[in-house]
Amino acid sequence: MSMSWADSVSAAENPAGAPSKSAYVPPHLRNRPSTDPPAQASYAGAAASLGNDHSGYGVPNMVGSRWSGQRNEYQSGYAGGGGRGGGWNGRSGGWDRGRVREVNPFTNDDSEPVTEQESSAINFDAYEDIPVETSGDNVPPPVNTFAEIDLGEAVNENIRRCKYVKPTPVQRHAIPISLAGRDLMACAQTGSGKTAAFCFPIISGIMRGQFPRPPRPRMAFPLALILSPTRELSCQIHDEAKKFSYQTGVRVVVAYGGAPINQQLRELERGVHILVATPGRLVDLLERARVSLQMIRYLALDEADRMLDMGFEPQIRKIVQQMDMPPPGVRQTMLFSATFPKEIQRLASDFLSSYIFLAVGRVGSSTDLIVQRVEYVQETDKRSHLMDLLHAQKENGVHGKQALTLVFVETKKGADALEHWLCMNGFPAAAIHGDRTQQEREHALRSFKTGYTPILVATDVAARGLDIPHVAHVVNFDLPNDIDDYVHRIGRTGRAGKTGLATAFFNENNSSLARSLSDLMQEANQEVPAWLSRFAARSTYGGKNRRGGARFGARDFRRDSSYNRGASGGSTDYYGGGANMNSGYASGGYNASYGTAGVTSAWD
DNA sequence: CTGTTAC
Repeated sequence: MSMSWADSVSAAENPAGAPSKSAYVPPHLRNRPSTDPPAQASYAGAAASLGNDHSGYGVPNMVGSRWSGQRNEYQSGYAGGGGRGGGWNGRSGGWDRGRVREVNPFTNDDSEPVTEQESSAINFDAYEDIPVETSGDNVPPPVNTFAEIDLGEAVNENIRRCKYVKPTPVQRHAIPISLAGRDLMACAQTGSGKTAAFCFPIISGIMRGQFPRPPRPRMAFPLALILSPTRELSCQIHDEAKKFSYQTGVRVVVAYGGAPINQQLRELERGVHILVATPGRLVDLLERARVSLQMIRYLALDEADRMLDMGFEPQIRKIVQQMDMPPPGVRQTMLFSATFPKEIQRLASDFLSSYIFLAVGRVGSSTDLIVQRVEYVQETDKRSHLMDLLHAQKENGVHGKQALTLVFVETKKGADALEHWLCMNGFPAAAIHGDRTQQEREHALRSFKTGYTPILVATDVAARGLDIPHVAHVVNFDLPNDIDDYVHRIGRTGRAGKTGLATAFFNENNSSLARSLSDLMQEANQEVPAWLSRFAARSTYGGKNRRGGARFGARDFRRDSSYNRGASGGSTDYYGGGANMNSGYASGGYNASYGTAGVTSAWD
């Protein structure tokens, strides 16, 4: 019944965004045959339930008969009869009002410093023949086009507005898996479209689903929760999710620390389907009983390996396991990252049920999209060396502007000091780190994005997830201690199939990274300096047992014999979540004898 | 005092 995206696009050469005066038809139902009674009916239900004070979670496409009585009630509420107390929040604000107020998220240009053509197009050629590996039971097949998946007319419209022509590899595989309701652990290269990969199915699921009525006023009952490790990343995900859900009736709210909580509370009170948050602020909201997780149907962890490592794990466990969130199997859980160390995979399986593991070869860091250089630089020479790089780059500037350079340092003090020094030496720089106020952080990021200060000095607060267009050069002024952090840092360039440059300053202090860095560069067909190889050979292998071969950012730990040994020898509870690995690999024909110690050969 | 994450 519903039209494909392609059909709807061609049918909508006239701007479909303009509502007609007499009978407003929401975008997700436009271009349907006008005689389609179910569409009309479901629209009425959706409109009322979504809009009327969030008194219910009825959503577009709802056809279930057991809701028909309520739907009528919603309709009358929508029509202005309303007067129904006990709604989720006491504020008025009918659906039309909410709809009118919805800001068009596609009108904000971020005053791109480069041309539109360069800024929006994804270079799909760079993603041809990406190796993809899946494991788990009954893996749904990938799709080749957005038209093959019915995300609904409104979402299709937004996909078009985003200028997405076809899904990226991680989207091609992850979206059908999530739409099938499966839990997912997805490992895909930086800059390859992971946000959309988990947002689309969530939005679509909320639009199609039928959900019970939120039980209490003044408390938010989101249906989906998206957690990320930094405030800026949560903001970015929120911005993206708003685009994808524009005019769908699905409400996205963001909550993070360092910003006044009152405004966030007000937004939550207006109703929320998808809550994007950082862990600290969410815990606060949960403790204040302003948010309940009891209606969560979708849980997504972005940068999931970071979320589950030492620094965040207790908070995540509290949120996911010790509050009122439904357990695995009841909710759908999706974990995404560019890196997924096996220890973290093992931890993560606590949160998953019968999940599918998906690995997509790392375009960003394992191909030549990012040219990686390592230079031997003593601590005392780093500043002048950086100055040389920046001078050289100044002459390469595009359109008379200096190309954007992101400089990573190890400490917050170091970031302040380097920013100051750069400014004193004629290089307009900003800095971002966790000791800055949120206002300062956001200002620095904006100033960098617009090219006003084409150099940004950052701690790892900016290492993950941030999508900053036109970063031409990432400098690891101080190398991180963990190779995965390096992968994420350099992934701030070379996004959406574009090329980038990454330069690292290496010295004796980084010896422990030598081996893994050298291996990584080799896998990515980068030139490894002879001196680095000597460092690598000399040092013990401090890095992780990474990659399992050159093609993937990680391998499903369930395939690793050493973990099976661990399971049979002792704690088996990481199988307890129902991870089913008896059969069904989509590729490879691996030995299915799981749980039998030592049967499978080592993959790494 | 590697960094991130609430008031």
